[in-house]
Amino acid sequence: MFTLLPTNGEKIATNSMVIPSFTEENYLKTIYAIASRQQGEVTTNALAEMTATRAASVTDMLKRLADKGLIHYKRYQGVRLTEEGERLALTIIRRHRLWEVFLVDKLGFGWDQVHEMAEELEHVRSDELMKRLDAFLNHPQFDPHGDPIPTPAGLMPAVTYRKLADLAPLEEACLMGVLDHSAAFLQHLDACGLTLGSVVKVSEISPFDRSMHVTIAPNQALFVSYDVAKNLLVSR
Amino acid sequence: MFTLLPTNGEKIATNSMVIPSFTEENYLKTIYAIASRQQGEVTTNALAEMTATRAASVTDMLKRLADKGLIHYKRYQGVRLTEEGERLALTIIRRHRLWEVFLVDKLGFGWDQVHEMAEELEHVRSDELMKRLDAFLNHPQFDPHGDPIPTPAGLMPAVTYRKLADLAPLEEACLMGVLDHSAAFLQHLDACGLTLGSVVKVSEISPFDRSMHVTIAPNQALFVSYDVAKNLLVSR
DNA sequence: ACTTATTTTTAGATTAGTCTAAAAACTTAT
DNA sequence: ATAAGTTTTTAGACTAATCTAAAAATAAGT
Repeated sequence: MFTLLPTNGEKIATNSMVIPSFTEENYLKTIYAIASRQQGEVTTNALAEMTATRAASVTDMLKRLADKGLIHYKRYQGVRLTEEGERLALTIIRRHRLWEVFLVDKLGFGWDQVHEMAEELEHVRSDELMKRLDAFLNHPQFDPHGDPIPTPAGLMPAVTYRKLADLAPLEEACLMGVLDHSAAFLQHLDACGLTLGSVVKVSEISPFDRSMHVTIAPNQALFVSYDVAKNLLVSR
Repeated sequence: MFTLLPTNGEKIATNSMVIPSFTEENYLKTIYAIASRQQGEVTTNALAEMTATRAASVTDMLKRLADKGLIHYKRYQGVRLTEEGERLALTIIRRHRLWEVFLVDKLGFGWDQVHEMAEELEHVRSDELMKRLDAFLNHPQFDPHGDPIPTPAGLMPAVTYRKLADLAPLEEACLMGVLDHSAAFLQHLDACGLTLGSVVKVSEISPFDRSMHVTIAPNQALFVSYDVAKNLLVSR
């Protein structure tokens, strides 16, 4: 819980209660994001690209995070979050996603507008605030893009979705989330009338370009390109 | 609006659109706060005390703020906000106070709990967010402590309150705000049942220690020390 | 007015986070 | 297995924001 200075003068930092800086929080979150969509360790270059910095800067930061016990790091071997690091990463992701729900549900922003604001709001460090915001929003399970909201204890709920692109003709499913979070993609879905919660039924798949004919809700026909379908998550 | 680099290479920074750092925002806010309760320039030492830094650090920052055109500064002469600096300071104060209203009205925090959280939230830079939050809160004019909320354009509404301590016996007034924002003071008011909006009537003032006997709302008698009364603001 | 005290500024360091350029370690291909 | 290519790390430098210690400017006291 605390940093103790016993009589022999040796410093014992008992793991929890590390307070990461704004920047460290962003690295933790990014390490988690990369790790969650691949196998094995996260590479320095991947982090450099995601954080828009140079590999040398990443290496510096990885040393600092390793010193704080937030990542497992051996030089040239890539990086993996420790338990404490993952707990912290998920706390930040929880804050991000709860704020996104607030911005969309309460302030009426579009799901394509909230990412940047949530990137700032997620760094406000107050457990009590997040507890009350969570209650105010009626304990949402998913953010506006369908991503699950980690628990207060820092655990990511397991969700098992398929991609719309993987459905067979005549299959029916409910739109649950997106893989591409870009404003352009989200705005395209708005323009098509594709909203989370809609029930879609695949009527036909073109063998040439894998594009789909689907029907949504009350008999509305729609053409969905493979590029779109592979970025849409559906239930079961 | 933008920093232009004309053909001769001279750099022209057109004043508005200065983006202050997190730290610069805190200095601007603090300069405003000190200036608003005294005459003349704000001193280096006063700023050092308020920001919990050393005078030397303040001097460094003042040079930076002067370079950005946010303050008038001549060495050894103290400091005063420029128009742009004051507009920015009031933008930050507006954000702070709107978030305080949100925390109290929507999340149910006590008025003694919200300062620290608002200190972090005030640095989230989005005009559109503040516009929507303002509407969501029904365009409040005052924060939970009775302080006026600056306009979106960065102007501080004028309010003319008296101190409860300055009322004469038998005078009646409405509790509108506090001068002391400490949690201890606010909790003391809660314990006494003194809430903003209450109508108080002075029944008697002790000539010895200037303590007051007052009645609030429906015939509740109350003893108020001078120390408390001089930190309470009443209308008219 | 001149000495003393206070306030403010300069000078030189430090830390977090970043950079470029070069060296070192890993990977891959022949 | 060795050369060529890629990735990662080191080395050294920069900026913002801070510090301490010392110098300079202002203010106060007799």
